[in-house]
Amino acid sequence: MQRTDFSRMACSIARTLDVIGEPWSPLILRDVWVGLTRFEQLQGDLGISRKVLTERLNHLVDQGVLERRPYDQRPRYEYVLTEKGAELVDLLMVMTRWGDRWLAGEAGPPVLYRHHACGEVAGVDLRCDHCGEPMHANDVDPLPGPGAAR
Amino acid sequence: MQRTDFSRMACSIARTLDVIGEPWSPLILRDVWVGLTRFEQLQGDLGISRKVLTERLNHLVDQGVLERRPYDQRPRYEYVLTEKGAELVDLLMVMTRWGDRWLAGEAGPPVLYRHHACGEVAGVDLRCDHCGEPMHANDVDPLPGPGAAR
DNA sequence: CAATCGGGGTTCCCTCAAGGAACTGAGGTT
DNA sequence: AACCTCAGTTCCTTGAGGGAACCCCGATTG
Repeated sequence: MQRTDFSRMACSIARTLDVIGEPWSPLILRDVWVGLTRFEQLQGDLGISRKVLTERLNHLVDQGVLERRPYDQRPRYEYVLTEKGAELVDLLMVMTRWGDRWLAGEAGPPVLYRHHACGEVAGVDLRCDHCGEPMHANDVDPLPGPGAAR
Repeated sequence: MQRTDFSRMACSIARTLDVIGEPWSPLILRDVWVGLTRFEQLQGDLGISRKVLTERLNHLVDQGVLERRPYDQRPRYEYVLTEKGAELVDLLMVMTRWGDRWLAGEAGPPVLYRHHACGEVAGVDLRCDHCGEPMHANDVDPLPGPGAAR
């Protein structure tokens, strides 16, 4: 956890960071999403300290992003995405797109996505859920909402 | 900086985290986006340690996400988003949407966005840039790309 | 022209989280 | 009985975040 607590801020970005803003958390979600769901798999793939992995997994479970469930008679557990967690993966896809565009360099993107609906390798695009036109940072003005700080 | 260096990983998520994954960085970008562009403004609004703010601003400038420029004859500077940085704000919009949905609670979203194209308060939607259909975590399969690790 | 002010940082110390390696415990297998 | 695997836990060291004080520079004020 960051030393400063972001969860009380009247800002959805800050609150989201309180859930997945700690180091490793997004990478853990990515791994769980692609099927690396067990403690040993995660630890081996990421090279993360076992102590920190335990802390992150507990926090993600507490936040309702992952669910811990047994997969054997023996005390063996795997972590799976909840609906709340799956929607966070959308965020990872947008993060991926930015990294592909600005950081991948010559070699190109390390991972591609095939879209089920059309069967093509494709990228994600941000659109307005009202009019369907592209919606980016420069296409909007922020205004105070109902949950704004007093 | 996180203790482990993510920038060498063959993963656009990890590389992106290396740019904005440190505590406070996304909140700094948000503030700059809404017009809080000066050191004192950022420090006051966020309540961040001046030391850490300096480190973060330097890192974001080094990464080409922010540009530092004088706004006076006196040694006064402001930080503005580059194109690379503005595209990161797209990521923040998606983060906001998730936080609004899962963490805002009774009070509702703290901030709303008015879309220039249609003039309405609207949210952002993820679509396939090939077929235009919705594109979420469960609608795609990841496959190795050209920049995949050997 | 000394004193003050405000913006933009630097320096210092303290605490706590990340890294890393060793250890534990429960339940199988040989 | 000895050993193996998975899933953690414990302990120590290092270094990043928090916080307060300090510094530099140019402009304004008495």
